[in-house]
Amino acid sequence: MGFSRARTNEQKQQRIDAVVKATAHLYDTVSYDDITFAAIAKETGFARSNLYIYFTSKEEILLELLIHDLRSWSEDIGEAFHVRKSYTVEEVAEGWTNAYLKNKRLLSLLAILFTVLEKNVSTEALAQFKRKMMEVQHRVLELLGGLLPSIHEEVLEQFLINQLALVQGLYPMAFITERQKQAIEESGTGYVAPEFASSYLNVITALLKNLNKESIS
Amino acid sequence: MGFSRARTNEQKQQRIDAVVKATAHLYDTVSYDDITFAAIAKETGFARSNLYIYFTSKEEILLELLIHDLRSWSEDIGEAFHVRKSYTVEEVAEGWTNAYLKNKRLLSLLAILFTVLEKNVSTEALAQFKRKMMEVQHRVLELLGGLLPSIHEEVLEQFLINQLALVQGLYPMAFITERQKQAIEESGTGYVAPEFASSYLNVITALLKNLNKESIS
Amino acid sequence: MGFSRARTNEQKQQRIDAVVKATAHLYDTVSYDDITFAAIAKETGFARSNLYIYFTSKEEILLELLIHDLRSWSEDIGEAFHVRKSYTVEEVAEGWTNAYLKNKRLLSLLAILFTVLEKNVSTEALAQFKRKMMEVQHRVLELLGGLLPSIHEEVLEQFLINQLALVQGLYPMAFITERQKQAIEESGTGYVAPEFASSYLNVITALLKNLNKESIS
Amino acid sequence: MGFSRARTNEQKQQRIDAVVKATAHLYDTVSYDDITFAAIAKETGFARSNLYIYFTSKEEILLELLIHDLRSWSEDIGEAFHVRKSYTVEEVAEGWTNAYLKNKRLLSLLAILFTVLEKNVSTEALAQFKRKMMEVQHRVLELLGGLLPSIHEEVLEQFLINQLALVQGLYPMAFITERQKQAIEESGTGYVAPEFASSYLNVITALLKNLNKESIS
DNA sequence: CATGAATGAGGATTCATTCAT
DNA sequence: TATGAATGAATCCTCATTCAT
Repeated sequence: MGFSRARTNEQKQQRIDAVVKATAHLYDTVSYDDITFAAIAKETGFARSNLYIYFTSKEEILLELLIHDLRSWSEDIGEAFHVRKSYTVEEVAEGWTNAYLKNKRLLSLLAILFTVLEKNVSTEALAQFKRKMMEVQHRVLELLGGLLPSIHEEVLEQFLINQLALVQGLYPMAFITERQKQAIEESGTGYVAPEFASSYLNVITALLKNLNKESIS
Repeated sequence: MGFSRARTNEQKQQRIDAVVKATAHLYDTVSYDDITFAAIAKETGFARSNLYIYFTSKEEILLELLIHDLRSWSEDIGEAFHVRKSYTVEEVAEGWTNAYLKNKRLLSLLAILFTVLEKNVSTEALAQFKRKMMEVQHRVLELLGGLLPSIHEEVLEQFLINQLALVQGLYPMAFITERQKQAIEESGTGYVAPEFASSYLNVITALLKNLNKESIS
Repeated sequence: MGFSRARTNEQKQQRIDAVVKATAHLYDTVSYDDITFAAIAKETGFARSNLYIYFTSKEEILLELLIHDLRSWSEDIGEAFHVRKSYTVEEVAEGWTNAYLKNKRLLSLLAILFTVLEKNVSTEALAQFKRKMMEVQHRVLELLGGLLPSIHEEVLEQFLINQLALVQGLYPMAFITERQKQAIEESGTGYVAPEFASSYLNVITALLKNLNKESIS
Repeated sequence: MGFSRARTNEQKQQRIDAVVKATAHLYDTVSYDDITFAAIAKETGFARSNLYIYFTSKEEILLELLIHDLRSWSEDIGEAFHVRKSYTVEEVAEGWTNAYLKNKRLLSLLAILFTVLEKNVSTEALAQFKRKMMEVQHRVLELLGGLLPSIHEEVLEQFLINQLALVQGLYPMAFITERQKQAIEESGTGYVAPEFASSYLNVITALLKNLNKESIS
């Protein structure tokens, strides 16, 4: 019983990956508060104290997972569009939306990114996270520039931020738990939770069309 | 020493108000995790166990606070516009944005409403919260209908939801802590956090203009 | 299973006494590092978390125990001398020494009082301890003044402090563990640990005689 | 990166010295409980596990440091007196006291020697420590015999032990922390901590004078 | 000899919650 | 209703120590 030591950097990375993977599994199955170092240790088979060598809080691990999902999402976007082709605004909006739908966990992590995850993390870890996140953003920005060559880069950056805000806020309103559904039912208010895909698509289509006008004028 | 009994309903409401007020003060001064029943009890002067008579989790209290702030916000919107007058889309957007800026705590509570607050709450409490929230929404919807008489009510509802999603996501991106600022600095990425007022104004102006077209067509 | 609540102040004092008593037992049987809140909880039958209502560190409890032993010692001194009688310096020294020998645990607590116990204690708790300790000292000083009426009070105070220093340092040199004895044996140095009673008696006799001269001159 | 192997005994001694020196620095700057193998490893640059080759507990290291300081102290005593000259009791007492004042860390280590340091040490390490300590004592005893030729050696030995006890007990009463000062203040008892130099000087002067009489009679 | 990953154990502390009065 | 002692569970965190390389 017990793990052999991770001597090389490669092995060290394997340990980190194992921890992130285990945390991902936990994230998909249990509630946020039940993701603890104890649970992660159990899931990985590591000793709890051993985790402290690699991470100092669960939020740090989840940021790592977020980066992973973010890269997967950016790849999906890349694959959704061909470089040579030219696309209408509606087509861009649809491909974009689909990439999110393929990465549901990314959506739910983004929803707590700025309010929860970034709170219990050291400044250094946060800085490194920001670096990795900006890398992905740059890649996506380039891609978007290729799709919408008529729009200024700064305007596209602004769009990226706005849609990110929208995604963060819309996700938890759209994907609600059974208990939330029941509460709505019991409230008798007739409230209907928004449908993520159509709402998101709607808004970003409006935003993208607006960009065109901004850039022209 | 000690509190006299709350016999009447009125006294009971006074107790509830005292608890909410104390929690509001805590919310403004300490971090979310440091808002505990122990801290609230200390702040109010009540015994910890006594709080269980009125609330069963701190999230329940915070939902109550959210409702309070929501009403204050809706009143601010009401005061921002005169019923008789007619307003341009830009004027509506600006008044709307200002009402949010007057209620910063509401913004920060909305930012965790669906991801954090609604999680640790009984279905009954949640249902009641939904009822109160919808009351406010109806009032605001009526008001908005008066301002933009040409738009269908359903479209306005959709707008309300979309801007709520935007607000939730934008707030924590715009209002960041010192540590977050420092991390961004250290990351050397040149990332600049969005400015809430202008970003929000920008997007909802686009959305409102779009509504016009939708309704016309 | 479980304790009934300590409602009155008297019951509260009973709880405190129970904790101190259990800690005393532990102190007599296990090593200092093995006196933990967990061990005390086990010994008393209380829940560990319940101890935090009464004390916040084991040092606080041990200070309480020290006070208890100090009072017992001062009573022993009181009983050793009759008020009416007059005593020679040698008789005073002997009675004084015997009172210490009757309170071995006091000796061992004094030996760590300033180096260990006073370290991990809140300022408030320490202040209260000082108050209680000075109470005992005053009583003892009065008693000593009755025995040696020719000596100035300030000189007696000085004596009290000097003998306390001596007692603290001498005790751990005289009462040594089996392992310490064995190490001395193995060292082959022929070192002989001092015998507490005779060494202490010797020194304070010299000090007391010196006091006489100081006061005369 | 990393340390080259210590093959020869000389290199081994260098390692030991480095560890002792690092521990000395720690002892002067942080609290006793914060002196851990982890901290020492960090201070030296060694790997934690490497320390186990040379020492098995921090107390062992501190005993080594104590020996070092003890030798420094004995040298200071040697330099304070000329062999040929004859000294009064008062002069001896003063030189003796000054040697302690020059070696404050020795004082603080002596204060925990028998109560703390000797506890968590193997019998062998303790035996070796005793041997080294007795070496110093012999040197000092010889020196003292030269200064006070009229006193029997056994009586001088007794004096050495008594003053050692006094030093151990007096030091922590005289040199108190800020928190202890504050607690005394808050206690309102008017207690005044003894002044080390004068108190120590006073007592050993009395003891030395008494020795004269003992030996004469 | 030197390393540092891995372990296990334990201690401090706090929280939500109950319950007798 | 109001109290606060009492509980149990859980978390965080660090330390000494081992062991394969």
